[in-house]
This record gives sequence, C-alpha cells and structure tokens, in this order.
Amino acid sequence: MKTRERILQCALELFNEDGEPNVTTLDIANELDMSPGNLYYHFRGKEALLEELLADFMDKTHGLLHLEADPQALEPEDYWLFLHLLFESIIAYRFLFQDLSNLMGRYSLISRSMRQWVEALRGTLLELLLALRDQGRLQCDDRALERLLDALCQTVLFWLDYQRISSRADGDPTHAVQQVLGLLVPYLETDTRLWMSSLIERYD
Amino acid sequence: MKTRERILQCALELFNEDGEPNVTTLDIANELDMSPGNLYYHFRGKEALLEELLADFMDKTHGLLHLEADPQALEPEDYWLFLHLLFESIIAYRFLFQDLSNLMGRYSLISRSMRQWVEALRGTLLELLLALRDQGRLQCDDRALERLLDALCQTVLFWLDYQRISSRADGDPTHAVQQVLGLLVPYLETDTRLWMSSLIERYD
DNA sequence: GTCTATATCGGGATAGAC
DNA sequence: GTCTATCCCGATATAGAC
Repeated sequence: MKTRERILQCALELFNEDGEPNVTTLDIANELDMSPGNLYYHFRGKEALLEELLADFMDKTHGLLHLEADPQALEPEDYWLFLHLLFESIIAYRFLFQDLSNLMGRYSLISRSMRQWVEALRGTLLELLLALRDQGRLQCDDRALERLLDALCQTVLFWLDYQRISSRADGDPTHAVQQVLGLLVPYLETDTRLWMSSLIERYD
Repeated sequence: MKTRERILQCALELFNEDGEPNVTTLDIANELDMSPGNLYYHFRGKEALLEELLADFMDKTHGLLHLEADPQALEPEDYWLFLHLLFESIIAYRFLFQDLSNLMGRYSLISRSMRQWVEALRGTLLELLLALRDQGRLQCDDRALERLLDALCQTVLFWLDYQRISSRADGDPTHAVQQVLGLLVPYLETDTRLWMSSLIERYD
C-alpha cells in the first residue's frame, strides 16, 4: 500500500503548512496529482485521514509519556533529551497544536485523545518534578509546584503557536526546550541550577 | 441604531461560546429572530462584524497597553490590578484567543492587529520588568529576563485556552492573574517576594 | 428597516467507467 | 487502483417586495 502512505505524508505536510481547516481533500489530491475519487478510495474522507495521523502522533509520543525509567536516576541532560524528543514530535505534527481548540471542537475523537494526552503529559511532568523535589534539588511548596506544572504544560502545548504569532518561528526544538527548562531554573537548588543554566546557555 | 448593537452583542456571545469558525451569519440571525437579509443590511458580512468587534477589543485594551503611569511608582497591588483588567478584556473577547492562529490565517486585518497587540503587550511587560529590576526587586540577567518575558506573554495569550483544554475552565480572571504573577515570584527579592506571594495566596 | 426568496460558491463525498 | 463526472449540502451574499 504505497499510495496510502503518500497521501498521509502529503496531508501531514499540508496540514502543518496551512492549518487543517484551510486544507481541502481536493488540495491534497491536487498536490499529489491524483483525482479526489482516488483519495476517497484510500480514505473515507478527511476525518479518516485525521484519525490516522492522530494515531501516528500518539504512537510516536506514547513512550515519552509513559516512562519506564526511574525518575530518581535522571540527570539534567536527561531532562533536556526528554523535552527535545517531545518537541520533535510536536513539531512533526504541529497542525494538531496550531488549531487545537478548533480541532477539538469539531472532532470528538481528537478532543478525547488530546485531553488524555495532556493529562498524561501533566502526569509525567509531575512525576519528574516530584522526583527533583525528593532529591532536594527543587525547592517549592505544593501550590508553587502546581503553578509551575501548569506553566510547563502550557509551554509545551503552546510554545510553537506563540512563536508564530510573535513572528519568531524557527522550527527548531532547541529554543522550546530552553524556554521550558528556563521555567524550572529559579526553583532549583544552587548546584543543579548552575548545571541546568549552563546546559541552557550552551546552545544560545 | 439599536439593531446594530444587538447584532454585535449577539455575535460576540456566539463567537465566544462556540468559536468564530463554528458560527454562521445565519446562526446569528436566528438567535436574534431576524432574517439573514436584515443582518446583511446592517453589516456587509461576517468580516465586517469581526472587524468591528476587533476594534472594540483594541479600544478596551489600548489604555492598558500604553500606560501613562510611571512604572517606577507601581506596587504589587498595581500589578494585580493591571493583570486583572487585562484578563477581563481577554475573557470578554475570548473568541479572538481561542482560534488565534486560525483567525490570523483567514483575516489579514486580524493578523496585523493582533501581531501589533502582542508586540505592545510585550513592550509593556518589558517596561514593568525593567522597572522592577531597576528597583532591585527583581533579580535576573538579561537572558533570563527575556525568557521570563516570553513566559508572561505566552500565559496572557493562552491561559484561557489551556484551561479549556485541561478541563479546568472557570471564566474567572483570578486564577489567570495568579498564574502570571506566580511566574514572577521566584525572581523577586525577598521582601517583594513575600508580599507578592501573600497577595497570590490570599485568593486561593 | 425588515422580510422572503434565491443565486452562488466551495468543500465533502459518491457512482460508475476504465 | 485510478479516473471523470456528478451530487449534495451548508455558508455567504444579494435582489426585490413590503
């Protein structure tokens, strides 16, 4: 099934480029020099296409959001790597995040899946924060931790969008990772803070 | 011109409720027990409606983003008030923020206006941060300040959306203000930090 | 100012030939 | 598997009567 793959690939590119609401099935067919009828032979419609792309994204990120590693054993570089991989996936499927409210409003499947995804993200980040705090590397009370957690989640979800809106888009995960880790820095205990800071500045 | 006002009011409510892309001119007319023809007598179309609502939002927030007050003279309560007023306006016109990428993609006027608005927001927040730092109340280097600034802007722009997605929507500016000020707290000098912290916790 | 009726257009989707 | 032709529908917008 080679054509199926080509369609998925092309749809993903167009969605990412122009936003899902601005891409029609005809656009996709045209881009592939293919008839719309043929496209509908492979996919029942736009929604089927979306569902498959969504499933791909979930597969790609599943491992990251269900860590089997022991959070206690992680070092700053591991946090960097974790976030870098996460943002690579998000960038690859950025159409999901650019029109998130819209997509969630129009497709109940996306709504349910993405809600779960955000919950999983939140759970994973919470685990990481608690591990840091248990190690004495992170200093903050429960309320501050809750707010920090929300700030982290929000940045993961909307950093790309924010970059586009403020005309500073670069398609590079590095700045996103720096931004997220930057939120963590002021709460870190001195040794860890210096380590983390130098890790961030290294790429500036 | 009473009808004009009723149309604007109704359109704003529906846009906020369901998202602008999901509201048709017919929906608005129906909600008002009015014929679509009549609606088109008052407004050339959906875009004209949007333009007027956008202008209203710009008017409402203009004073906040072009402060005539001296930033050096501000106290923590002033920051609270500033953010509270800002979020009240954002909540009143939240349709603009829920589908921001989408709207900016489809309407070049919205794109230009909102880009400018974000720039003005960023400028104002920068002024406030620099004033705090000059007073010795905020401790961070230039790079950290840049990241903090982006974190603040991002939260102002996307906090509502984040709340909706993570099923914690409440339509109350208070949590949003707490979240924004919470980002500031760890960088504040001890006295100011305690003051700001207690200001935040007071409403929990 | 307001209505009814209608024109127009674009996107999603299907039927049937090849 | 792929194409052409076509249908359907919803949303925008207009014409013309009242």
